[in-house]
Amino acid sequence: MKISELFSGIDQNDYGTMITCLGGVEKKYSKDSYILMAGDTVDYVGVILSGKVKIIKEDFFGTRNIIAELGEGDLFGEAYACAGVGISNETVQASSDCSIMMIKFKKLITTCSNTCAFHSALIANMLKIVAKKNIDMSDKMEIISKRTTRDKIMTYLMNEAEKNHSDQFEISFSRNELADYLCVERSAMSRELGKMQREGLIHYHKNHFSLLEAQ
Amino acid sequence: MKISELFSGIDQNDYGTMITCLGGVEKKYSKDSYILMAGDTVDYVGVILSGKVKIIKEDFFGTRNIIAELGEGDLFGEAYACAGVGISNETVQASSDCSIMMIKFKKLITTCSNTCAFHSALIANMLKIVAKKNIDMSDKMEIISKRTTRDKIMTYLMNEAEKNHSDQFEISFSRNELADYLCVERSAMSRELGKMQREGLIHYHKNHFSLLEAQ
DNA sequence: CACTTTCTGTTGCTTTTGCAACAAACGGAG
DNA sequence: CTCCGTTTGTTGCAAAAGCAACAGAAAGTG
Repeated sequence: MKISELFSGIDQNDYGTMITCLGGVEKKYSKDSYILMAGDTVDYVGVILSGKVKIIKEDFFGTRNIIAELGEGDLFGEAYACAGVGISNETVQASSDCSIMMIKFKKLITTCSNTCAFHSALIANMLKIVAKKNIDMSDKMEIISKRTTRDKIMTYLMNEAEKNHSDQFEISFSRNELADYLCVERSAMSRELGKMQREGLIHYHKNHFSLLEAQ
Repeated sequence: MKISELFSGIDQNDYGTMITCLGGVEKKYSKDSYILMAGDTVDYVGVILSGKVKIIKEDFFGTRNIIAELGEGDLFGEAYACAGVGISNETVQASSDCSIMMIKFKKLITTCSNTCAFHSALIANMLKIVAKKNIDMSDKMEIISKRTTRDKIMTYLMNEAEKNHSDQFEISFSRNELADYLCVERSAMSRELGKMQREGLIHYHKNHFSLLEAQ
């Protein structure tokens, strides 16, 4: 079992005490069942112990839009719980049979009377998780706020190059996923990638990309 | 002076003690000077006491891109500090003469030995601020991930209507700002708005908008 | 009030995009 | 190897978007 970042730095021997102290409840959901519906009150954080879940946002036309897919160790609901908003506008559905640990937010951030060692760690971890998501979103925002497909691709590739400290790197997205991530048409992206390669800007083969003509 | 959300719920009489305990340092910056450069290490949170600052992200072409403008009471650097990333890829520049309170992140989240009452409040506030930003970004992302100008406009307007619990409302953006927010061309947006009005989807006059033919 | 600057809407033109449909390449499963 | 589903690249076409330039309206400014 993959351990959630939420519990990092906490001694595994303390898990039992911790879960009890936090009043964590484990629930099972079968494939396709709803774990949380848009409009529901969220005063807890969900930790995925096993299985996968989809985060869904519904359009004003009623179109279901998959925002993200989360797996073992990932959290959901933290943003709503932490912000004190209380109401989610996202729906969470089980992509597979899964088990979820529900932890009341109040208990999570309130240092208890027994001064358990892990409370401050939990809080720091939570802060870190939320802040990281923040940075990730901000990075993605930089990309999709570009107005042309080419600029989106280029920004994405430059960021990847920087992450990898090299102008050659593998990307982990399939073409379809990449198009989704960049919020463009797959075919338009494909066309543009081809053009960029012909113009000598980039070179790629399968998932290996190189940025050419530095600068 | 507007009080930062970071200090909400804390007795003003405790401010002196708190700032001392946190080791907060007030610094003055003159207009256009740089407060933080992309690439700098960020182990502190900046609280704007007075004045305004711009958050800037630089393109791979070197184009400066203004992400946000912050004013009194706003924070910057929290995401990088909280995430433990340490290095900012954003630049912060003074839009006007301003004074900033710099607070070491370590001190902010570590409950001190004197068990000051405000420490836990600070942490909860920080978590709330970061989480809220998270939700805001996620909302904006929903909008700009739409592929056509019309869908972006429509999603934005529907969200505003929901926020205002009415299908009539005022928007706070100028047309220019709105176009920037939606990441589209101002002229294309204007054209599309006109079209939508002619088609009887919406009605607007200046900054007053109405959504017609409910659903 | 006259003058200037900013904001908003409009339009012609070119390029880009979305969409749909198809073909080639790939990757298992039997 | 063959068959079949999936992924990727390609293309024609219509619609949309970007760009640039201009004009009228609105909002300061002296």
